[in-house]
Amino acid sequence: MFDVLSDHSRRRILDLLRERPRLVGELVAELGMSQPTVSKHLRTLREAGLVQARPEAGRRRYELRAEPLAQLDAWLEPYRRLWSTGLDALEQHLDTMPDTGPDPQEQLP
Amino acid sequence: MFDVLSDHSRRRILDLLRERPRLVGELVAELGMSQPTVSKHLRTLREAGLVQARPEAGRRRYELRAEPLAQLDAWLEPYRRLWSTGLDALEQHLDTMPDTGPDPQEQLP
DNA sequence: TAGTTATATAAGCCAGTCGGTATGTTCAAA
DNA sequence: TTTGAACATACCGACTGGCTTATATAACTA
Repeated sequence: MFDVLSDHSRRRILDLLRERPRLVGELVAELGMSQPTVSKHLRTLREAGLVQARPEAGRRRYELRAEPLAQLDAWLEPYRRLWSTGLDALEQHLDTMPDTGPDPQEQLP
Repeated sequence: MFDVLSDHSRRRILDLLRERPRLVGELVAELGMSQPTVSKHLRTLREAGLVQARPEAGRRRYELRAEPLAQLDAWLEPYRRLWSTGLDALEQHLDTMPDTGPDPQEQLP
C-alpha cells in the first residue's frame, strides 16, 4: 500500500480520479506521460484495489476505489493521537513512569 | 513524506519509537540490521522531521515526532469521505448526471 | 474482412536506494 | 590525554522501479 502510494504519478492519478472517472487517454493527456507508462501505473493501482476499470465503447474508464486507503488510515491511527494532543513518544513514556516533576497534561482512553 | 514511509524498516522504527524513545543500539538489536543501516534510516527520518535525537551520556536517544504525519492525514482527508460514505468516484460523478440506466460489471483481459 | 483506434504488455535502459563493510567522529571515563 | 564504546559517514554491489520504444491484443468502423 505504501509502495503503491509512494509514487507521485500514481498519487496524481488518484487525485484526478477523485474528481471523476476517466479514460486512459484522458489521463495520458493530463499527466503528460507516455501511454504505456500510464497503463502500467493503472495496473499497479488496480492490483492494489485502488482503481477499477469499466469497458466503455472499446475504451476503458477507470474509477477510484477508496476503500483500501482505510488501511493507511488504520496505520496512521495510533500516531494521530500523538500529534493531535501535542504528545510525542517521549512524554508518553514519561507518563507511564514514576513522576519526578509536575505533570502538565492528562490523557484519556 | 510518502517516500520516507514507503520503506518497511523505517515504519518499523517509527512503530518502535511510538512505544518509547530508544537508543540506536536498542533499535539495532530489535531490527536485526547492521548499525550503519539503522543510522542511515534514522537520518532519513530525522531529515523528514519524524524523529529527533537527544544526547544522553555519550549516546543518542531517538524519539518520535508525529506532527509531520499530519501531512499524510491531510492528503488522506478528501479520500476518507469517499470510503466512509461508501461513495466512490463513479457514484459521486453519477450523482451530478442524469441516469442513463443500469451499469454492467467489469472484466479482465 | 481489413483498417483504425484505444489500451495492454514486453524488453531494455538508467537512476535511485537498500543493505553491507570499512572508516571517521564524538564523548566519557580513567 | 588516551582508550573504548556508541554512533555517523563513505563507499560499494545488488536490486528495484519508472520511463521509453516497440509490439500485441481488443473492439469499433467501413
